[in-house]
Amino acid sequence: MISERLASLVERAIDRATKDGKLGPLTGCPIPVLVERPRLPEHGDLAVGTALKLAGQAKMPPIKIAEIIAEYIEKDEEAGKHNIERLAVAPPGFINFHLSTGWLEAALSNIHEKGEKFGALNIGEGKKVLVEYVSANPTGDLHIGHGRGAVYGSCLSNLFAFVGFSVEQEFYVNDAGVQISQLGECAWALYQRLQGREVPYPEEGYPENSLMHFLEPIVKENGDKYLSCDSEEGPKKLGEITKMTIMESQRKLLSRLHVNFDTWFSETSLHTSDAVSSVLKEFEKKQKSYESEGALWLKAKELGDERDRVLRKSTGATTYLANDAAYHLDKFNRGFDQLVNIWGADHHGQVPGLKAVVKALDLDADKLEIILTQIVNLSREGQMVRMSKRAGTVVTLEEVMDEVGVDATRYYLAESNPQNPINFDLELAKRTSRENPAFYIQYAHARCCAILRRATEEQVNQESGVTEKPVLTQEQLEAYKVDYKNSPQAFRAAFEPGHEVYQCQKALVQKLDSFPDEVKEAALSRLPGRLARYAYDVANDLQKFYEVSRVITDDLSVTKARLGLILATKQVLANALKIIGVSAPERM
RNA sequence: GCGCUCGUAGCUCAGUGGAUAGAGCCCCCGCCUUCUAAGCGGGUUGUCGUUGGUUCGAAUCCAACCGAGCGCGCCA
Repeated sequence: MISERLASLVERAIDRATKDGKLGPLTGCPIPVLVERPRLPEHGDLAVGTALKLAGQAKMPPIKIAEIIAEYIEKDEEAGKHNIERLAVAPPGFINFHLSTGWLEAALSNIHEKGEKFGALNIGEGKKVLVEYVSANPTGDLHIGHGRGAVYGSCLSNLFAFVGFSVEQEFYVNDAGVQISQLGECAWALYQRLQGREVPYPEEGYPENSLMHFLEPIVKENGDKYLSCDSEEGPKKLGEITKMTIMESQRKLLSRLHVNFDTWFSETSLHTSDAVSSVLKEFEKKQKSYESEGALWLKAKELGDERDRVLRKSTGATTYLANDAAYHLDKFNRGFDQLVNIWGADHHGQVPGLKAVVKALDLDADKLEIILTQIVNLSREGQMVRMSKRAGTVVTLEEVMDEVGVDATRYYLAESNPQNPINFDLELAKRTSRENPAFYIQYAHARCCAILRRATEEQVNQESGVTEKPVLTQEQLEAYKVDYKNSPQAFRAAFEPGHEVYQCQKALVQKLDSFPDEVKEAALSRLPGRLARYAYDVANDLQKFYEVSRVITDDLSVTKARLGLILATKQVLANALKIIGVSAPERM
């Protein structure tokens, strides 16, 4: 990477300067050199502010330090005219660099060499990570909030895989306890009603209109098969069937959103396998629990929680926390190096409890990372869409996907920082213009494809009707691709230093070249959405280049070089979009 | 009341202690005989919630306050 090459160049210069005793008491470069992109063009293509940071330790004015570093850089062979056109020291102590073509050529060649692996890293070192997300109750439709968790979790999983982790994605199915028995009561009532029986609907139940569409097909398929059931058997049977129906609809919908789980972990299985009772014994053995007022409590307060928590109620039933303890013990036992839970922010009160559980079981709490996603407000033309679960006016995830499409849904949910609440504008997401970043990025990718088609396919002139021969054969293009990988000089003809186009080209290549860095930042900060914005920037830089420069020209070596630039751009856009889970269309 | 998250342009948001705080939307003005105008260029927009502190330097770090959302059950 260009910025890495520059950083080591600067570090080397500082090392040499200190050896010569030119930088006061400093011996070597005490801090990593950060390379930045200046905003103003007169500040060059890249800049380094290290002299400012060294001022304190070197006990010298920053501008003086910068001048000395610059002197030593100029003595370095790699800083020759081929790589760095010129450098300048600017107050208060920046060193600004204007790039020549050498590093740019190498950067493009590197992209071609790595291909779809360009940007992939090995910071995961093959470690096993489990990402648990969505984990919605099987008691109704998924809504946009679930969609956010789903998209975020899936993007994060893609990103983890891209940086070298072995990723497993899991959906925890809350298929035990009250909510399921309540689902059974509601389903049983609706089932009977659909058969013409006048029965009351459970008052505290789920809204009728949120369940009706699941019951209708069930009735169609089973007819009056269960009508003879009694009031105990009926809810049980219908609850089970409805649960399976809902889970299947959730699975299908998520798959349509390109969210696919490796495992669906059933809460019920924790009970049937005695995992819950055995984790309670474990707490007892480790003296982390006690009985009081007929209930079993976890000594959570001494483990960092604000108070102790109930594990088993006086009724004998275990709490959600106890079940979660069994679940997370199971996760740890499956040998993961890292556990990531993605929860809705309304569950943040549970975080200390679960952390306490992990500590109580003498497990490594640092391995468990809980990421909270804030709410999604739906709006239409700036008007908030009010949602009420009670009134049944919830807009489902499926409705949003139907309306704005899978790609736009994914883009908008992926782009933001999960800890910020977002406003999802349905009208904006539907638009097919620059206002809609999802389309803008896809358009840039399609445009690259259009140029490549133009180069190798014959064109029919719209006006004359004459068929024009392509400038290249497919075979030639394939041969070029080999050259792009092996000889960076192939790109030289693309660059015209001094020309206005050169500014656009430098910006584009530098942007492409920084992809691995963006990937690293995104992975470390758990913000895959950064790559969505990155892709937008790449698209923007491409459009600017496209606007001022033709790719296909009469000069074959220029055409070859510029096609290589277009291919590299297409590759980087595709790599970024793949992590976000948005398609990269060949034409639009 | 306590805890968590957040507060940047009219709106949606970037911004890893450094140069004059940036994008997009909105509004106005230009640009299609040439590889996709679903595009490009230009113009207007700020007490970075407030007040202090640390620093050569703070939107960024610290404290207090103000404001918003969420959470504080033997619910799940």
